[in-house]
Amino acid sequence: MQTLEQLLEGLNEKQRAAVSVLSGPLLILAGAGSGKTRVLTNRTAYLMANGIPGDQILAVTFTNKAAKEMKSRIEQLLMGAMDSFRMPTVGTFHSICVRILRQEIEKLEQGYTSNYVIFDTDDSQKLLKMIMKDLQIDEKEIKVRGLQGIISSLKNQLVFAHNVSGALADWGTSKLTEAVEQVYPEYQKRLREHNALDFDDLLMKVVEVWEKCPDVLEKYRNKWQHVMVDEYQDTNFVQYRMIRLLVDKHQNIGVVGDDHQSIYSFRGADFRNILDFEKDFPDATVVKLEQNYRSSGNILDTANKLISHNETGRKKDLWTEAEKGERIKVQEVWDEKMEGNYIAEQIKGMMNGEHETDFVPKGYKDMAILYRMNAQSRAIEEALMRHQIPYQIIGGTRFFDRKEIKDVLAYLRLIFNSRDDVAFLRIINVPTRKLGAATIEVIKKYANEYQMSLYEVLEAVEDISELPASKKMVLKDFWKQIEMMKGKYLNGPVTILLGYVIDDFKILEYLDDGSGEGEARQQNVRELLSVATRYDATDDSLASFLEGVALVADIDNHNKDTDTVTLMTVHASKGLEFPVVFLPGWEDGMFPSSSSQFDAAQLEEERRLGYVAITRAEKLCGITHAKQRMLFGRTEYGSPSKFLSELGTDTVEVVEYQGGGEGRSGYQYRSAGREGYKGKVTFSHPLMEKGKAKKGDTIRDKTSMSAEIAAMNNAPQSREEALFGDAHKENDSGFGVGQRVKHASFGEGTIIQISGDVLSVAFAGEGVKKIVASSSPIEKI
DNA sequence: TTAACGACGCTAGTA
DNA sequence: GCGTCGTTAA
Repeated sequence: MQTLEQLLEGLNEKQRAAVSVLSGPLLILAGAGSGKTRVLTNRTAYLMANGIPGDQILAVTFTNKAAKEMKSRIEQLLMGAMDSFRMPTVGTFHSICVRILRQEIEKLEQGYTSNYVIFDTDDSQKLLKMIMKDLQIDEKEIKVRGLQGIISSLKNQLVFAHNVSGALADWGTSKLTEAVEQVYPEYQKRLREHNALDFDDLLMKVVEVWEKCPDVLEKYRNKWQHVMVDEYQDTNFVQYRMIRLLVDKHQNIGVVGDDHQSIYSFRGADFRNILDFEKDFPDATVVKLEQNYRSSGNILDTANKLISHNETGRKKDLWTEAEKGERIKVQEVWDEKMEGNYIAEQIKGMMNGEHETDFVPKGYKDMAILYRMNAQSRAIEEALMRHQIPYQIIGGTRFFDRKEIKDVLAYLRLIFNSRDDVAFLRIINVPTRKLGAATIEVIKKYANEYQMSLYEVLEAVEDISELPASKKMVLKDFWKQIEMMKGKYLNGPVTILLGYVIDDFKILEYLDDGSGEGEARQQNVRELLSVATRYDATDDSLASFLEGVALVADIDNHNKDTDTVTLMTVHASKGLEFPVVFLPGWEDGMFPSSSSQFDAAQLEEERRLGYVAITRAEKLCGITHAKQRMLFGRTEYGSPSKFLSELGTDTVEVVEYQGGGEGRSGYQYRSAGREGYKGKVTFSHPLMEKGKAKKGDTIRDKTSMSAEIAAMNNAPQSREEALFGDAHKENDSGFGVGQRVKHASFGEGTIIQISGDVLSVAFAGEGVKKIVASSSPIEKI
C-alpha cells in the first residue's frame, strides 16, 4: 500500500481527488500550469497500482512527445514500486489508429491491405491535381488547397464520399461544391487503388471499421477498459465519435482539458466536446484544477484579464501562491529588425548578468520566443545570429518535408507498397533517367487500360510498342533494381535497405551540385540514415520507419537539454513552459491575425491563443509590437494589438518607442496613454488587398550571409549545423560517409559524418556516437 | 529533354 | 521575399 500513498503524495486536494477516481466518467478541467500532466500520469499509475492491468489502459495524447514523456514518467513511478507491470497504450489519435488499421483494415473489404501507406498533405495534393486534370477541372478556377481543405473538413465531420452531395446541400451550389462532389469520391477511389490513406482517413477508417464490424469494436472495448484523453478541448468530431464508440459500454473515460486553451478549431477541433461532457456522461465526476504552479502573479493576472474578454467558455478562477514578480513588459519597436535586435539584446543582457530583475536565467535554454506565424522567425533569427546567440527553431520546413528526404522516402514507399503511384511519379526520373512527360504519359495510359499501378506496368514494359527501346531498357533496369531490393532487404533492418537505396540509385552523387545547399541536402540524407537506425530492431522495420516519419510533428524534435533559445509558433508551444518568454508581433492583423478581423468566433480563438502564449511564461514575459513590418515583401504599418488594451495597466509596464526609424521620422505614431492602448484597427493585410509585391532591388545571397555569420560564431547556428557540424567526405584512414562499419561494443552502424580522425557513427539502438577512427575497435563491413 | 526565366501566389496554425 | 510552376529557348 506504500505505492498508493506515494502516488498521491505532494498533490493538492483537487489533484488527489482526480487521481483517485478509479472508474466511471471523469472530467478534469485543468487550467494552464495546474499540474495536468502530473495528474494524468499519476492517475494511470494509480489505476495500475490498484490492480488494473496496464494493457487495459489507453491514454491518448496530443503529440508523440507528450506520449513519450508520459510513458517514461509512468515507468519511473512504477519501477521499484511494482515487481512487474504491463505498459499502457499511450499515443496520439493518429498513431493509435495506424496500429489498429494495420490489424483491421482488411475487414473493410475495400481493397486495402495491411501494408497501406500514409499520404501526407503534399502527396494528397499531387493526387488531387492528377484527378482534376483527368476530370478537366481548371486549376486556376478551383484551388487545389481549397478543395483539399473542404474534403478534409468533410472527413472530420464523418461525411463519406458516397453521401457527399447530401452534406454539401447546406453549402449552396457553387463551382467549388460541384468540384468537391466530383472529386471527393474519385479521390477516395484512387487512394484505395494506391493502398494509401491520408491523415483524416486514419481516424475515419477506424470509426468505419468499428461501426461496420461489431465484433471488432467489442474486441477493443474489452482490450481498453480504461480510456484517458489529454487536451480534450482539441478533439474533433471523428475523434469524439471514436471515443464514444470505445467507452459507451464500460464508461471508464477520463478526459483532461481547458476550453480556454482550445486553439485548433481551424482543423476541426470543437471545444463544445469538453463543455458538453457532463451532458454526454451525466454521472461524471468533475474536478477543477485551478491552482497554477507555473507563473508568477503578474503574469497569471495578465493572462486572466485577457481571457476574461471572451464570452464563450467556462469561467475559471486560476490562482497562484507565487509572488507577484515582474510585470509584463510591453515594448514598442520600429520594425521587425529592431524587434529582433531588442529581443537579442535583452537575452544577451540577461546572460551577462545585466538584468534589472531578481530573476537570473540559468542559460539560453530558459528562454523562448513564441510568434504567431513561422514567417516571423527570419528577422529574429538574423538578429540572434548577429548577437551570437545559439538557438533551435521548431517548425518551418520540417526535416521530413524536405524534397531530398521525401525523394528517398518515396523509394522506400515504392519498395514497401508498389501500388503507390505518387511515390512512383516522384522518383521515376529522380535522379534523372532521361524520362520525360511523354514517356510517363504512355505508362499512365497503359496502367489505366489494364487497371494496373504504374509500377506494375514496368514488369511488362517490353510489350509497349509506343516506347523506344532505350526508354524500355531504362525502365526495366529501374524495375529490376527495385525488385532486387524487395527480394533481398524488405524484411531486414531498414538502415540496410536505405543504405542500398542511397548507394544504388546514386542519391548522394545526384545531390552534389557543388553548392553549399547541395552539401546540406547530402547531409540531410545521411541524417535520415541515423534516424532509420532507431527502427532497425523492430520486427517490421520498414513499416514502422515509414509510419514514424509520416507522423512526427515538429515539436517532437524539441530538445530541452541543449543550451539554446527556443523559437517556435505559439501553437507549437502548447504544453510547454519557459522561465522567460518573448512574444513578438503583437499588432492588429498579425496577432490577432487578419483572418479573425470580421469573425467574432475566430477572434475569440486568437484571444485564447494569446492566453496560451502568456501562460507559457514562468518569471518574465516580454511583448513587442512594431510600428511597421515587412510582410510578404511589402512594408505594412500596424497598430498595437487590440489584445494589448485588454491586459489592463496594473500588471503591465508599457514602453513606447523612442527615436526615429531609419530615415522614416515623418511617420506619426499615436501615443498610448496610461490606460493602455486604444489603437484603432487600421492594419491592412497584404492578403486582403490585391496588390502586387514590388520586386526587391537587392538580392541577398542567404547562404553566404549565414555562412559568414556562422564563421564568426562557434555555437551551432541551427538544428542542421548542430546535427551535422562540418563534415568531410572521406578521411585519411579510408573511412567514408555512408559507409557501414562494425564496432566491438556498439555493433553495426553507418558513418554519418567525418571530421578529421573523428567519425560520427549512427548505431542501431545506440544512437550516434563519436569515435576516434585510429584508436577504436572499428572496422569496415 | 532540360535548363533558364519570369509570373504568380502565398503564409495561419498541423497530425 | 521566396518558392513553385508553367512557358520558352537551346
